[in-house]
Amino acid sequence: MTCKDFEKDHKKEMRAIQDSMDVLNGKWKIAVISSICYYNKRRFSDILGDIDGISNKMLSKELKELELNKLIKRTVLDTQPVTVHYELTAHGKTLQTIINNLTDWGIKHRKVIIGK
Amino acid sequence: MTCKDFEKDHKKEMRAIQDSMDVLNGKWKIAVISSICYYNKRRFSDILGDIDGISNKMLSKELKELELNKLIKRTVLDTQPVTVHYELTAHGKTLQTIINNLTDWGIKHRKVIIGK
DNA sequence: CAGTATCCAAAGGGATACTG
DNA sequence: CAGTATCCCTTTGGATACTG
Repeated sequence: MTCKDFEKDHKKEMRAIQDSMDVLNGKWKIAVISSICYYNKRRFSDILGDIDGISNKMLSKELKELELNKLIKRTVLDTQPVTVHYELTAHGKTLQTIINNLTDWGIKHRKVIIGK
Repeated sequence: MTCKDFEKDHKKEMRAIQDSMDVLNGKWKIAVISSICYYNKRRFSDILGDIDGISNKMLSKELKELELNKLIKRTVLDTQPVTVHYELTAHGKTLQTIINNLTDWGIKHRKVIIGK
């Protein structure tokens, strides 16, 4: 295993990792991304239904943060009452690799912890 | 972009991702892993010095959790006073890919957010 | 429908002091 | 050296009710 130079590159690497973690943190963030990703476009109440246990307050908060981080795009349709849909941005879609890695590692990890 | 089936695979995938995130969460976890990784073997007080801002309470907590998750190995040496060193397990070393991905994505993300 | 606002309990985490 | 223990403030997030 090779690790990058702790003294020299460490600060930068650390900041980069922390940036990623900050974006992904929050109890429901990845669930929200997955929901929007699968359906391509998804409305507020639909996502609320997709994710088991999430409250409207939390969904609202997570969506705002994802939008601030330019991972999703929010579109208001001029209907009565208003309809809003969310979709992933191009940048949001680049998360796919990370999400897949996290999935694969999580499965392996569970096996290590539970044992065989 | 292809996304896995939301209805069918979603629960499993979600759990796997959450498992990974749980392991990596905590303000200092990745910093601790990086420190131990770079130096191969590292003592408590050394790690404390490596990571800017961490308290002994938090370091103690993070180390315990990492050990519970079998990512690091704790060895007590019979000296006076006691010496303890920490090293990554084989399982801990498999995190390298994820850490690299998080680093790369974090750098790209920063560029997207700051803009050009 | 798509959120906000409010209240409140639990968890996270910093500072400091202490122990074998 | 390698941690524990304590205090205490901040953040997180659930439940519920309300709004344009």
